Amino acid sequence: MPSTIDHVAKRAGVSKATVSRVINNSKTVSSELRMKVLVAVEELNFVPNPAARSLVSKKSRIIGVVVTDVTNLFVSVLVKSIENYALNQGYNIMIINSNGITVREIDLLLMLKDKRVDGIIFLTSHLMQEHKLFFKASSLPIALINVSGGDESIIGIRIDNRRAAFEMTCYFLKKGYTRVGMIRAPRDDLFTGKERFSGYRQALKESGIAYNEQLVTTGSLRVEDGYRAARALLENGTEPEALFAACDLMAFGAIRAILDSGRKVPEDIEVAGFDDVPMASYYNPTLTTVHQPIEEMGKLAAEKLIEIIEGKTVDQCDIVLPFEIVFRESTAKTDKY
Amino acid sequence: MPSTIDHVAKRAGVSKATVSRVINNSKTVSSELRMKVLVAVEELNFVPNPAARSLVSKKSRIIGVVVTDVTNLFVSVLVKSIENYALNQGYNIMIINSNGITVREIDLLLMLKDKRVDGIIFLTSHLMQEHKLFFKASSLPIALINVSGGDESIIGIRIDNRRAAFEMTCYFLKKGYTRVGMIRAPRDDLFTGKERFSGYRQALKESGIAYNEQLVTTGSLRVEDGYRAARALLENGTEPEALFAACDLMAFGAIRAILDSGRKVPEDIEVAGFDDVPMASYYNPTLTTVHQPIEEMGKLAAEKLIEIIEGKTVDQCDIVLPFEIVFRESTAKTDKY
DNA sequence: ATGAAAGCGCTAACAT
DNA sequence: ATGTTAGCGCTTTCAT
Repeated sequence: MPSTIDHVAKRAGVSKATVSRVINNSKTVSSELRMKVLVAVEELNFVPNPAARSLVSKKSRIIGVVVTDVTNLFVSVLVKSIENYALNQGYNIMIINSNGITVREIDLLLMLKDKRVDGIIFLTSHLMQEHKLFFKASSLPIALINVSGGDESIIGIRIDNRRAAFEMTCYFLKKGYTRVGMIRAPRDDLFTGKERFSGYRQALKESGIAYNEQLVTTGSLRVEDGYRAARALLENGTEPEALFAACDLMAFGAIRAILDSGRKVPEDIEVAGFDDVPMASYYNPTLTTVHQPIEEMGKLAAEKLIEIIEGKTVDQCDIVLPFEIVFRESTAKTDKY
Repeated sequence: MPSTIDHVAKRAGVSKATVSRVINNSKTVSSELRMKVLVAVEELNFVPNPAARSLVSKKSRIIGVVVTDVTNLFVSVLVKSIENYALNQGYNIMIINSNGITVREIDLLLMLKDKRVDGIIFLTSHLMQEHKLFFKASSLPIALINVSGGDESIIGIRIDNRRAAFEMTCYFLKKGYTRVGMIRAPRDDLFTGKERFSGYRQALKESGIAYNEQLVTTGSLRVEDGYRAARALLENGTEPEALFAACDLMAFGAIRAILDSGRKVPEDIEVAGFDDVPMASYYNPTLTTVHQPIEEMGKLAAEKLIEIIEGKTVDQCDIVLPFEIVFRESTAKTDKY
């Protein structure tokens, strides 16, 4: 059995309160007693019981993290960054996968609240009324990644997805392509996915190219979804000259599908992704993509959330980070950038 | 403020003890009072405070999970599987990345113990004396993935790494190759990595081919390490005919390096990996690799660990799961398997 | 079957 | 500066 504060107090010949003061550095204790306590703590190998602490402090020092799917590289890089920062601040992380299903997301958010986490970092691609209701009702510190909270009290960390998709699409259009396809996120993805799609459409519009829904398919962000989506596009006779996938994993899947169809990338079809996961520069061909500062996003979310948890005033809530388009082999048909 | 058991008791007109009995189904309560309690619980939106529960029960219902690096696909698939099973059993998981550094691993294990987790799932590639000391001293339920615990009380989930590496290497040797290289795990990887390397050497030995250390390099399991390692091999003049990487990510990196050197895979050099991460069948070329039942491993680790936590007697502690070699394009130079 | 009460390990008023 | 004490919210004897 682990030793308790009582054991320490007894051993050091002081009261529990003094021990508490020493281990929390909460009030000045004479250096004589402090030493005695420290020695006793050492000898008994004392570590305060977090449950007892939580019970009185009403803080768990646990941050809940709800993500879509850790097996997505974007997500795991993000999670690692969050974990790293949080741990340094003395917080632990409780991770849950939602698979992006709204009802499940709500369930998980509620569950985390019931577990009395101090705050929640929530990676999602869309915000429904239900989410917002939860935020309001729970009054828990929340940091959103990829979407904007709207509310002033909610942290939002993201890039300008619309702009990024716009620029990526423009790149293809400037090359003179008229059949630029897109593998977009599911239709219920009402923020990130919608924004990216909207950037794509805007680019077409500004270039005076008619939107052709035959050139657009949907995938649930996994590599196999990209594969399926691309195959559908390849078989419907529209012969896209370029394909823009809403995330890198789908781009990898799409390239695989294109290769399997006997076509080449980028010679026959150029492909671009979104995220710039570590694998993007090691795939064959290396992938042109929108670089998101993933680690920075994770760190920032954790940092701001902890500030709120600890009652500091957070200057900026809705943070839009810069992105960058990284050109690699998958779009290197005619020109090197 | 969340309501407490006292509020519920007052509202239902019963004692706290009765409320406790109802919400825990611990003792029979007359259906009349039970209803009253349930109604009050509902009306007050009561959820028991986990800290208070932990304090008396000495159980946190939290499982600590120490992994090398979530951004490795093998790891994230594993983590997802663990999380999924644990959540269904009412356990939450606390994940930490060790980066495979022994001293850090020990620190993290100790930290989790201090957090009073109910048990630990530990993914590591080697077991040092320090680890074993911790296991013994902590007397915490432990499940090891990828290594064998040795001890009877410790769960070990893995495949026969040595045999798998042996078979993979034999495949190359049977093709008549004499210069089969290996990108092995770091030398301080004293179990998984050592076993895989040892399988490689055994295969050479049984085929009567001299071991050539010029054909072997080391990498820390990340894609960039595979890249670097392969480049080193390509530049030292040994001209390997085939390359066997200790994990899929390094195989991807190696392929990239081979391509960058102007050679082709599998035409000039065949490449095989280890793990069979989801990406393996979508890379270009698709990757021949040792298929590990990753999800099964995660589920099993969680399942067995929870059994131990809950005091059930676990029949089998050291579980060796079957593997399978999956042949794909990266080794399809001369024959299709 | 139900309730009263003790206590889990800690913090924070309040005394001294 | 230090100690005493009253909880935090729950489970669990022990009575009834």
